[in-house]
Amino acid sequence: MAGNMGWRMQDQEWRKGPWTPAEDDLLIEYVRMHGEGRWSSVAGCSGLKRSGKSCRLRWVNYLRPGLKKGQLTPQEEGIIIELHALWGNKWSTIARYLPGRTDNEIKNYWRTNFKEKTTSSQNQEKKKLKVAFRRDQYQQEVKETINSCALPYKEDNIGCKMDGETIAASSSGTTNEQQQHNQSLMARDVASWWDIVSEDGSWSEFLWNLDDDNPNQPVIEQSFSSYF
DNA sequence: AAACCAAGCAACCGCGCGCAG
DNA sequence: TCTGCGCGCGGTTGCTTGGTT
Repeated sequence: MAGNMGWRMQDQEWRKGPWTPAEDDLLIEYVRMHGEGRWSSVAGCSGLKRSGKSCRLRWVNYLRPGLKKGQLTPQEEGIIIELHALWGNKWSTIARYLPGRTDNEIKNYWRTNFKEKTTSSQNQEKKKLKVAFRRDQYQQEVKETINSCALPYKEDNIGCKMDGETIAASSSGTTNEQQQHNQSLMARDVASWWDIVSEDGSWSEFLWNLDDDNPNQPVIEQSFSSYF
Protein backbone atom coordinates (compact mmCIF):
# COMPACT_ATOMS: atom_id res chain seq x y z
CA MET A 1 0.00 0.00 0.00
CA ALA A 2 1.07 3.55 -0.50
CA GLY A 3 1.21 4.10 3.21
CA ASN A 4 4.12 1.78 3.47
CA MET A 5 6.39 4.07 1.53
CA GLY A 6 7.64 5.60 4.71
CA TRP A 7 8.61 2.18 5.94
CA ARG A 8 9.84 0.55 2.81
CA MET A 9 10.66 2.99 0.05
CA GLN A 10 14.34 2.20 0.46
CA ASP A 11 13.84 -1.51 0.91
CA GLN A 12 16.99 -2.39 -0.96
CA GLU A 13 19.14 -0.42 1.43
CA TRP A 14 17.62 -1.68 4.67
CA ARG A 15 19.57 -4.17 6.67
CA LYS A 16 17.64 -7.24 7.74
CA GLY A 17 18.16 -10.13 10.09
CA PRO A 18 19.42 -10.23 13.67
CA TRP A 19 20.39 -6.98 15.34
CA THR A 20 23.96 -6.36 16.43
CA PRO A 21 24.89 -4.76 19.78
CA ALA A 22 26.15 -1.72 17.88
CA GLU A 23 22.78 -1.31 16.18
CA ASP A 24 21.05 -1.66 19.53
CA ASP A 25 23.24 1.08 20.95
CA LEU A 26 22.39 3.38 18.07
CA LEU A 27 18.69 2.78 18.52
CA ILE A 28 18.85 3.28 22.28
CA GLU A 29 20.72 6.51 21.77
CA TYR A 30 18.17 7.67 19.22
CA VAL A 31 15.25 7.00 21.58
CA ARG A 32 17.09 8.66 24.42
CA MET A 33 17.50 11.78 22.33
CA HIS A 34 14.17 11.86 20.49
CA GLY A 35 11.83 9.65 22.47
CA GLU A 36 9.66 6.83 21.17
CA GLY A 37 7.89 7.34 17.87
CA ARG A 38 9.07 9.03 14.67
CA TRP A 39 10.39 5.65 13.66
CA SER A 40 10.58 6.57 10.01
CA SER A 41 13.24 9.13 10.80
CA VAL A 42 15.46 6.79 12.81
CA ALA A 43 17.60 5.89 9.83
CA GLY A 44 18.19 9.51 8.91
CA CYS A 45 19.03 10.68 12.41
CA SER A 46 20.91 7.73 13.84
CA GLY A 47 22.70 6.28 10.85
CA LEU A 48 21.01 2.93 11.34
CA LYS A 49 20.38 1.11 8.09
CA ARG A 50 17.14 -0.31 9.41
CA SER A 51 13.58 0.46 8.41
CA GLY A 52 11.45 2.38 10.85
CA LYS A 53 9.30 -0.66 11.18
CA SER A 54 12.22 -2.82 12.15
CA CYS A 55 13.43 -0.22 14.65
CA ARG A 56 10.06 0.04 16.31
CA LEU A 57 9.80 -3.73 16.62
CA ARG A 58 13.29 -4.03 18.08
CA TRP A 59 12.60 -1.30 20.60
CA VAL A 60 9.18 -2.54 21.65
CA ASN A 61 10.08 -6.20 21.92
CA TYR A 62 13.63 -6.11 23.15
CA LEU A 63 15.16 -2.79 24.12
CA ARG A 64 12.39 -0.92 25.89
CA PRO A 65 13.10 -0.42 29.60
CA GLY A 66 11.01 -2.41 32.03
CA LEU A 67 10.69 -5.49 29.88
CA LYS A 68 10.66 -8.74 31.79
CA LYS A 69 12.84 -11.53 30.56
CA GLY A 70 12.47 -15.19 31.27
CA GLN A 71 9.61 -17.56 31.74
CA LEU A 72 6.09 -16.42 32.36
CA THR A 73 4.80 -16.87 35.89
CA PRO A 74 1.72 -19.01 36.59
CA GLN A 75 -0.18 -15.79 37.30
CA GLU A 76 0.79 -14.39 33.94
CA GLU A 77 -0.10 -17.64 32.22
CA GLY A 78 -3.49 -17.58 33.89
CA ILE A 79 -4.14 -14.03 32.82
CA ILE A 80 -3.17 -14.87 29.25
CA ILE A 81 -5.47 -17.88 29.18
CA GLU A 82 -8.37 -15.92 30.53
CA LEU A 83 -7.94 -12.82 28.43
CA HIS A 84 -7.41 -14.92 25.32
CA ALA A 85 -10.67 -16.68 26.10
CA LEU A 86 -12.31 -13.28 26.21
CA TRP A 87 -10.60 -11.47 23.40
CA GLY A 88 -9.05 -14.09 21.17
CA ASN A 89 -5.83 -13.19 19.38
CA LYS A 90 -5.77 -9.58 20.53
CA TRP A 91 -2.19 -9.92 21.65
CA SER A 92 -1.45 -6.27 22.12
CA THR A 93 -4.61 -5.86 24.19
CA ILE A 94 -3.68 -8.82 26.36
CA ALA A 95 -0.15 -7.49 26.70
CA ARG A 96 -1.48 -4.30 28.28
CA TYR A 97 -2.49 -6.33 31.30
CA LEU A 98 0.91 -7.94 31.65
CA PRO A 99 3.38 -5.20 32.50
CA GLY A 100 6.80 -5.92 31.07
CA ARG A 101 5.56 -8.49 28.59
CA THR A 102 5.21 -7.86 24.87
CA ASP A 103 2.51 -8.89 22.47
CA ASN A 104 5.08 -10.87 20.52
CA GLU A 105 6.11 -12.77 23.64
CA ILE A 106 2.53 -13.57 24.52
CA LYS A 107 1.77 -14.59 20.97
CA ASN A 108 4.77 -16.92 20.93
CA TYR A 109 3.81 -18.33 24.30
CA TRP A 110 0.33 -19.10 23.09
CA ARG A 111 1.49 -20.68 19.88
CA THR A 112 4.02 -22.77 21.75
CA ASN A 113 1.59 -24.03 24.38
CA PHE A 114 -1.82 -24.03 22.79
CA LYS A 115 -1.32 -24.01 19.07
CA GLU A 116 -3.82 -26.18 17.24
CA LYS A 117 -1.83 -28.87 15.49
CA THR A 118 -4.71 -31.06 14.42
CA THR A 119 -8.45 -30.82 14.58
CA SER A 120 -8.95 -34.17 16.21
CA SER A 121 -11.28 -34.28 19.13
CA GLN A 122 -8.56 -36.07 21.05
CA ASN A 123 -6.30 -33.09 20.76
CA GLN A 124 -9.15 -30.81 21.68
CA GLU A 125 -9.55 -32.81 24.85
CA LYS A 126 -5.83 -32.65 25.55
CA LYS A 127 -5.89 -28.93 25.06
CA LYS A 128 -8.81 -28.50 27.40
CA LEU A 129 -7.08 -30.60 30.02
CA LYS A 130 -3.97 -28.52 29.68
CA VAL A 131 -5.87 -25.29 30.14
CA ALA A 132 -7.77 -26.75 33.07
CA PHE A 133 -4.51 -27.81 34.66
CA ARG A 134 -3.00 -24.38 34.21
CA ARG A 135 -6.14 -22.75 35.53
CA ASP A 136 -6.00 -24.84 38.70
CA GLN A 137 -2.31 -24.15 39.09
CA TYR A 138 -2.97 -20.46 38.59
CA GLN A 139 -5.83 -20.34 41.08
CA GLN A 140 -3.61 -21.97 43.65
CA GLU A 141 -0.97 -19.31 43.01
CA VAL A 142 -3.60 -16.60 43.33
CA LYS A 143 -4.70 -17.92 46.70
CA GLU A 144 -1.12 -17.98 47.90
CA THR A 145 -0.58 -14.47 46.61
CA ILE A 146 -3.69 -13.18 48.33
CA ASN A 147 -2.82 -14.91 51.58
CA SER A 148 0.65 -13.46 51.55
CA CYS A 149 -0.41 -10.01 50.44
CA ALA A 150 0.36 -7.69 53.33
CA LEU A 151 -0.69 -4.46 51.66
CA PRO A 152 -4.27 -3.25 52.17
CA TYR A 153 -6.56 -2.86 49.19
CA LYS A 154 -7.63 0.68 48.49
CA GLU A 155 -10.48 1.48 46.09
CA ASP A 156 -9.10 4.92 45.45
CA ASN A 157 -5.61 3.75 44.70
CA ILE A 158 -5.08 5.54 41.44
CA GLY A 159 -1.81 3.77 40.86
CA CYS A 160 -3.71 0.55 40.40
CA LYS A 161 -5.58 1.70 37.33
CA MET A 162 -4.23 -0.69 34.76
CA ASP A 163 -4.62 0.98 31.42
CA GLY A 164 -1.75 1.09 29.00
CA GLU A 165 -0.29 4.34 30.24
CA THR A 166 -0.37 3.55 33.91
CA ILE A 167 1.07 0.13 33.26
CA ALA A 168 3.97 1.80 31.57
CA ALA A 169 4.18 4.20 34.47
CA SER A 170 4.01 1.41 36.99
CA SER A 171 6.81 -0.38 35.22
CA SER A 172 9.10 2.55 35.32
CA GLY A 173 7.91 4.81 38.07
CA THR A 174 6.76 2.68 40.96
CA THR A 175 8.50 0.46 43.40
CA ASN A 176 8.64 -3.28 43.01
CA GLU A 177 6.39 -3.52 46.03
CA GLN A 178 3.75 -1.41 44.33
CA GLN A 179 4.00 -3.40 41.13
CA GLN A 180 3.58 -6.65 43.02
CA HIS A 181 0.66 -5.14 44.84
CA ASN A 182 -0.98 -4.12 41.57
CA GLN A 183 -0.47 -7.55 40.13
CA SER A 184 -1.87 -9.29 43.17
CA LEU A 185 -4.94 -7.05 43.06
CA MET A 186 -5.47 -7.86 39.44
CA ALA A 187 -4.90 -11.54 40.12
CA ARG A 188 -7.56 -11.40 42.80
CA ASP A 189 -10.08 -9.91 40.40
CA VAL A 190 -9.21 -12.49 37.77
CA ALA A 191 -9.77 -15.18 40.38
CA SER A 192 -13.15 -13.70 41.22
CA TRP A 193 -14.04 -13.63 37.60
CA TRP A 194 -12.98 -17.24 37.30
CA ASP A 195 -15.29 -18.17 40.13
CA ILE A 196 -18.20 -16.53 38.31
CA VAL A 197 -17.43 -18.06 34.95
CA SER A 198 -16.54 -21.54 36.16
CA GLU A 199 -19.34 -21.81 38.70
CA ASP A 200 -21.75 -23.42 36.28
CA GLY A 201 -19.08 -25.04 34.18
CA SER A 202 -19.52 -22.59 31.35
CA TRP A 203 -15.87 -21.63 31.35
CA SER A 204 -14.92 -24.37 28.95
CA GLU A 205 -17.45 -23.20 26.41
CA PHE A 206 -16.21 -19.73 27.12
CA LEU A 207 -12.64 -20.67 26.43
CA TRP A 208 -13.13 -22.38 23.13
CA ASN A 209 -15.53 -19.96 21.58
CA LEU A 210 -12.76 -17.71 20.38
CA ASP A 211 -14.01 -16.65 17.02
CA ASP A 212 -16.32 -13.85 18.07
CA ASP A 213 -14.71 -10.49 17.91
CA ASN A 214 -15.12 -9.48 21.50
CA PRO A 215 -18.41 -10.78 22.82
CA ASN A 216 -17.35 -11.01 26.43
CA GLN A 217 -15.82 -7.60 26.86
CA PRO A 218 -18.64 -6.37 29.14
CA VAL A 219 -18.00 -9.28 31.48
CA ILE A 220 -14.35 -8.56 31.93
CA GLU A 221 -14.92 -4.84 32.04
CA GLN A 222 -17.28 -5.43 34.94
CA SER A 223 -14.84 -7.73 36.68
CA PHE A 224 -11.94 -5.40 36.08
CA SER A 225 -13.92 -2.21 36.52
CA SER A 226 -11.48 -0.85 39.07
CA TYR A 227 -8.72 -1.03 36.48
CA PHE A 228 -10.47 0.24 33.37
C1' DA B 1 30.20 -37.70 18.02
C1' DA B 2 27.07 -36.78 14.49
C1' DA B 3 22.59 -36.34 12.58
C1' DC B 4 18.01 -35.38 13.15
C1' DC B 5 14.01 -33.23 15.15
C1' DA B 6 11.10 -30.18 17.68
C1' DA B 7 10.47 -26.16 20.49
C1' DG B 8 11.29 -21.41 21.32
C1' DC B 9 12.03 -17.00 19.87
C1' DA B 10 13.40 -12.89 17.09
C1' DA B 11 12.30 -10.68 13.17
C1' DC B 12 9.76 -9.86 8.83
C1' DC B 13 5.56 -9.05 6.11
C1' DG B 14 1.06 -7.46 4.78
C1' DC B 15 -3.01 -5.24 6.22
C1' DG B 16 -5.72 -1.79 8.18
C1' DC B 17 -6.56 2.29 11.06
C1' DG B 18 -6.13 7.16 12.37
C1' DC B 19 -4.71 11.55 11.25
C1' DA B 20 -3.17 15.54 8.70
C1' DG B 21 -3.13 18.17 4.58
C1' DT C 1 -14.25 13.99 1.00
C1' DC C 2 -10.09 12.10 -0.65
C1' DT C 3 -5.36 10.80 -0.44
C1' DG C 4 -0.92 9.91 1.49
C1' DC C 5 1.69 8.86 5.46
C1' DG C 6 3.01 6.99 9.96
C1' DC C 7 2.26 3.54 12.78
C1' DG C 8 0.47 -0.63 15.25
C1' DC C 9 -1.22 -5.23 14.96
C1' DG C 10 -1.61 -10.12 13.91
C1' DG C 11 0.19 -13.79 11.14
C1' DT C 12 4.10 -16.07 9.47
C1' DT C 13 8.85 -17.36 8.68
C1' DG C 14 13.23 -18.94 9.60
C1' DC C 15 17.16 -19.25 12.68
C1' DT C 16 18.97 -21.03 17.06
C1' DT C 17 19.20 -24.19 20.62
C1' DG C 18 18.50 -28.18 23.28
C1' DG C 19 17.07 -32.92 23.38
C1' DT C 20 16.91 -37.50 21.35
C1' DT C 21 18.40 -41.29 18.54
